[in-house]
Amino acid sequence: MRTQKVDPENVDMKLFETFSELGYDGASMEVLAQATGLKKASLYHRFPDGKREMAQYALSIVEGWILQNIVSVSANKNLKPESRLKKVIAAIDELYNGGENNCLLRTLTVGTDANAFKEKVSNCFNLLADAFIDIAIDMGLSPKAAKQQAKLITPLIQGSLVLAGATGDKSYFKNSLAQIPELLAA
Amino acid sequence: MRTQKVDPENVDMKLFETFSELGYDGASMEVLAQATGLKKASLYHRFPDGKREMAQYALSIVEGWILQNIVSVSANKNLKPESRLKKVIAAIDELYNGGENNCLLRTLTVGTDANAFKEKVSNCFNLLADAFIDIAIDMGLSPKAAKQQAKLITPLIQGSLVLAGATGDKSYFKNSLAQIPELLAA
DNA sequence: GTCTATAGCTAGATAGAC
DNA sequence: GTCTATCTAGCTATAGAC
Repeated sequence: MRTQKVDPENVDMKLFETFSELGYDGASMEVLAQATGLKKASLYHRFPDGKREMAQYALSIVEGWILQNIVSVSANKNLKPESRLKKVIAAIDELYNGGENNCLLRTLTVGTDANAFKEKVSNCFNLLADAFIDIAIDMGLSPKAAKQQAKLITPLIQGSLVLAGATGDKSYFKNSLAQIPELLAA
Repeated sequence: MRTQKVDPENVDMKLFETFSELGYDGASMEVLAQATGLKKASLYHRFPDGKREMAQYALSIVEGWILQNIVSVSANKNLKPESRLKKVIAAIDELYNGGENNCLLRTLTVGTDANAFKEKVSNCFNLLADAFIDIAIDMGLSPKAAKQQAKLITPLIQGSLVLAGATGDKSYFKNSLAQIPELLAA
């Protein structure tokens, strides 16, 4: 067969999901092959540099998602900042499936090759924080206060996902999202 | 040699540290052996059920630490709630070394054997949340409000450690700790 | 209680047919 | 571009000397 057996977009999504759930060390090539529906050798054909490249690629998917669903929304001055905030929060809610999904940015911070991903992960977190700063300033906060609150919100989202996943209590996530507008109130 | 070559307490600490840093899958027996200074076979002598038992043991260390440094402090009605809160925050600051250390509770939530640790991890998080609820009520919050704020604080701590580790910016952790008293203000 | 040595397996990665 | 088959290295875990 000359054509791709598996829809590339679906492969991307499966890589993202598998690394998110199991982390870098936990996502073995065999698991990744089964998740994507491709054999190991086929994965190496698409990602010659192997597992590390697959994880980097999954990270770039996240980065693109952030740019499209967070950064571009936060920078859209045609909308009221309150509306932008609402859209951003809704997007985050959907990305993490109401608190059921792990965050790839977090899972890739732990493990044998964590250093290889640190730059991209750090950049993604900075994009998120900057987006909230942007919105917060437009909502009337001083730059300093905006920065301080954004540095609370991004951790809060991350941690609520940790707690929601660990305890099974998704209200950790839901409540944290609900608290964000208050944290940015002038 | 009949006696233990390595101080057991030091072995405990090294297991805790190694699992915290690398996670379950990332902490190989070889790495654990080098970290503790014991050979692999010696580790199996102390932990007959292998790596999973070692991680469970590390978790029980954390649980004990929480009971001693958080729960018992939060329940000490001889101290003003504000003083208890201060002590608890200081203890957390020290445990995570000002934001430099990963949290074992988090690292063990991801990986191939995450389910095996879920019960203990969940229990630890509940202990932490309950301790903050306890203090919050004594500070004057309604039980409902106390619960709500505690469900913000535990995630905030966790997430700030994720961000601090990922970005290298420890102010995420420091600022989050500093924000706790305000979050519990009546 | 610690060690050396090794079993048995799975990991990531590659060769080469189709 | 996908596959089967396989390599080597590393993994968890065990056996048995001291």
